[in-house]
Amino acid sequence: MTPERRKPYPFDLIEPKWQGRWETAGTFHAPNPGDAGFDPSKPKYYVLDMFPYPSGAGLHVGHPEGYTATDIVARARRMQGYNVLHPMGWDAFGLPAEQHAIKTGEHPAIQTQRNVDNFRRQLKAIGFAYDWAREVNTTDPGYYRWTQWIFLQIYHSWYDPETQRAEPISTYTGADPDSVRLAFVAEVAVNWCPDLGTVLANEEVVDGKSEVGGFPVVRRPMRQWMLRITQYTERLIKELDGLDWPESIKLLQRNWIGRSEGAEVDFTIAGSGQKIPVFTTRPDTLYGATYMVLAPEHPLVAEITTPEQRTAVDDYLLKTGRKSDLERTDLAKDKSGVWTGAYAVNPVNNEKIPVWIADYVLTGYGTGAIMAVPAHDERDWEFAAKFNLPIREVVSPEPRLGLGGESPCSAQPLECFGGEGYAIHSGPLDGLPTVDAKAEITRLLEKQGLGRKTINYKLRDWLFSRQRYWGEPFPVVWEGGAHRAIDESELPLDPPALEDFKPTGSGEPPLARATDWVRYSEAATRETNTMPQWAGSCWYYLRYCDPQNAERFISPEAESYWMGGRSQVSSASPSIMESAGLPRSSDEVAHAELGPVIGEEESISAAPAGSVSDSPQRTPHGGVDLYVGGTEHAVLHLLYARFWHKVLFDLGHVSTPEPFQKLVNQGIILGEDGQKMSKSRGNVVNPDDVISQYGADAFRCYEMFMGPLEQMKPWNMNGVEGVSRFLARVWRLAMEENQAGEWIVSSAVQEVEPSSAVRKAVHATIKKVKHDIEALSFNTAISQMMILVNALIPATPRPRTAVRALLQVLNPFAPHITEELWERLGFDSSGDGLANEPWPTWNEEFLIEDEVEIPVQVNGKLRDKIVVKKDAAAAEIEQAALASAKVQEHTTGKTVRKVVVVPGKLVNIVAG
RNA sequence: GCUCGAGUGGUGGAAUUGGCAGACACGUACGUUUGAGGGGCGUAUGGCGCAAGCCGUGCGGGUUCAAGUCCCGCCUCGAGCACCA
Repeated sequence: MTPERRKPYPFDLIEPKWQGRWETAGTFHAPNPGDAGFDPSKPKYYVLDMFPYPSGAGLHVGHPEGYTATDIVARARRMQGYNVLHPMGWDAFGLPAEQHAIKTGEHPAIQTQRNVDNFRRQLKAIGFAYDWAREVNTTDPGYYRWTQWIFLQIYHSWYDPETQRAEPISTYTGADPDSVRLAFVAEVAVNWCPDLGTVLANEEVVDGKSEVGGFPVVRRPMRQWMLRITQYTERLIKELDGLDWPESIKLLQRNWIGRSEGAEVDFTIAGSGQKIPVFTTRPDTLYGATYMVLAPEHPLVAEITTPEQRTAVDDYLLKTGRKSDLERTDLAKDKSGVWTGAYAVNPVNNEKIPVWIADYVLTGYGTGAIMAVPAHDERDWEFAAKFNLPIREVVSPEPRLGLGGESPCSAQPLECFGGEGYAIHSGPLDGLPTVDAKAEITRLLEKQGLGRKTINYKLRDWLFSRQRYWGEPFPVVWEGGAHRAIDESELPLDPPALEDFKPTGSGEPPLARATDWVRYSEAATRETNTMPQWAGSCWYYLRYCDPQNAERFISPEAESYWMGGRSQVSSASPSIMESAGLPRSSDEVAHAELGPVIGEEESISAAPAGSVSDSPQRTPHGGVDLYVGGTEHAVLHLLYARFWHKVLFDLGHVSTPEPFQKLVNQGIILGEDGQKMSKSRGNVVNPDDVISQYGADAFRCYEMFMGPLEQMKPWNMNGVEGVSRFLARVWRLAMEENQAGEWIVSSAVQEVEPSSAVRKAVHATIKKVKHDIEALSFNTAISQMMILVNALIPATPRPRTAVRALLQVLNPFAPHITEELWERLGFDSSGDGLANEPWPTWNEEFLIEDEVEIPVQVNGKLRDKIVVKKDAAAAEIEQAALASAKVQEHTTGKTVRKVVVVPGKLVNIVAG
């Protein structure tokens, strides 16, 4: 015996062997339509992982959780007769590489390459069935060339309110096209992070700190590139409906977009006549407005402030201006504000109400001004209480009579009522339920030109420029204060070579240091900002479909096949470009059902009659069929990518309005201590260690056996051990050691008919594993296979057909050991491995027992079990149940009042 | 504060949607194997009880022949949003 611990089976030899074979044979390469080896008779299935940022730390066990799940689905679908697209790549632009470059002076590309190589090595060691020929890297010129190209499409477009879609800017007939482009430059108050030396999108700021690094973020007006995502708010909300996504993620997106219906009401400043519109979702409470509040940054503050109040107002502005976003939200409980000295006139009753400024009113939402109705809004209530402002009740929770009339209510309500009810003290609205009061007052205001129905959104335009080196340069130059796009033929626009990657600190991007690069011509200079990291990930799923294409970001044929909802037969390229009509209806997408594609292969004990083999179905919708990744991108990547996709759809470059049809979030994996894994806690588990100790198959199976994919769960090495024991039992099912200590095929495996119990277990397993994979319930699939193995171990001789079926269904989970046994047992007649075998079929007949054991309850308590024929009549079952000695024991002295018989399930006798 | 989601043995988790709670594993105990074991095989393992039996899915009510599952009210934990007018 070797001094070191013996391996339960030689995974250290067989895993590299099969990984090498798959690579040389190109087993998992998916040809495109038109390529050699492409089979047009099969339907497509696109399984996508969220590609990783290749960090220096390498893979941790969280990454492969989702990757293993998609790998199992991809392998199973392949066996079930689909053309499967299952690619991997690298989201390689980003801050960590740049910060490393700043520290060491090493070019970010060098470090990135090193990290990518390490990630690729780690992923290959797990045995994933990726089509590595489709690998993409967002930092390759051949990739970011098209990121820049897509930016140009966005730049050259505008959102036509008539057609409700993006159109070429040439169709815009107004005077200033730059004012409507989907990519535009604006001087806005942005999130400036001094420590990172860059601006950040709203989505990248969490609690007033940068999402990356946790550095403080301040508001600062700067001139930046923006993308007009707000034009797509309605579609981004509405088109969520048809998606097979977790409701919680849809909700997160809806909340982030933050649609609210209401009205804009024009108040007038007394004296000056200056109009100030306010946004309210409760126009029905207009009669209860007792003061008005402007955001401190509101442009009219200076103009309306009276001389007497000037010092107080200036003081307040100074104080709030100094506050960071964090402080402003942190101090939310304590309201602050100051009176401007001005009065506004309420348009419905001409009442003069004071105008205050307060930082609880935000400049970025609505009109930056509100009417305050303290009786019916908590925040206004607090503010009014603090500054002693009048409170007037205009909504009653109950319909009340006799409280109408013009005269305002003088009694101060005791508490704030924010709910819906019935209007009171509100002139023409009196008595109306809130819903009707809203409609009525809006109608009245519109009639008099004093207000209008409005829909407001929290979503802001996407701040799209960063002051970084390691990102895509903008294909834009400046001349005479105006921007213009460079020509497509000048792409890719590479970033300049630099020695010093440090941010300049002033907000001037590092690219500005490359003076030669910046000079574009005598008169023009290049844009020196770069795109945010999200740019590359907005469309990588498209590039996978056609990664080498040097002519286009994706060919229409590849797009139509892998992403399209249409039949690939009618996908002649012109139809894409001529998509002048509205988005295609899903009816047009329907196509002929395909017949069974799988050959009626002998799978297990010969019984094709009644055997079940669901033939693959073409998905009725387009896009990625399954997308698995973490929740952290719910409002970042997933919103941005949908936006880009819709623009590309409008412009006719892609054929579906949504990119990801089905989305699943994997839960995070915690350390063994139940804490989040982190270097500082020292509880990080490295896949490399697990693989060298237990093998890749055990690693994969454990990741899936831990629990439901979507759940958060702690890592436990003992669990890996358990799964590894299971795989060792599978090995010994087929193999035994000879005198010399070599593994040889077990003599117990023989060409015999399985017993009906074994046959049932086999067929039940084939069925359950298939369904569980479809439901992404991998943990229960594995336990079913454990049950089968437990049933097979004591069966000697072991029927070859049973072992064969087990290897087939286990293959997607543990591909190496199953391939090896498949080969050693001589099942591999074709010579191209188990991965190319079809999924086995099962026979429902074998799942049904002649006799069933059913529980008998007395008053809901289990007392006995009886065995009856599977199709026994209810009366017969009742007889048998009542005849049971145990039942009689519990019913003596009582009368049987009722007997509930659920045939095949249970009997419950009610006695008392 | 608001909005979601979740609470089941010592542990991770099952339970075909109202029908035998605790599948499958981990751990533990005992037995067994050619000597050994971080190996293999077997048995047991929700709690209380010698037992018959009783009690058991966060807590309290309810519906039902029957509730982990449905309804009402709480508690705890997790996630997201957070002055969004």
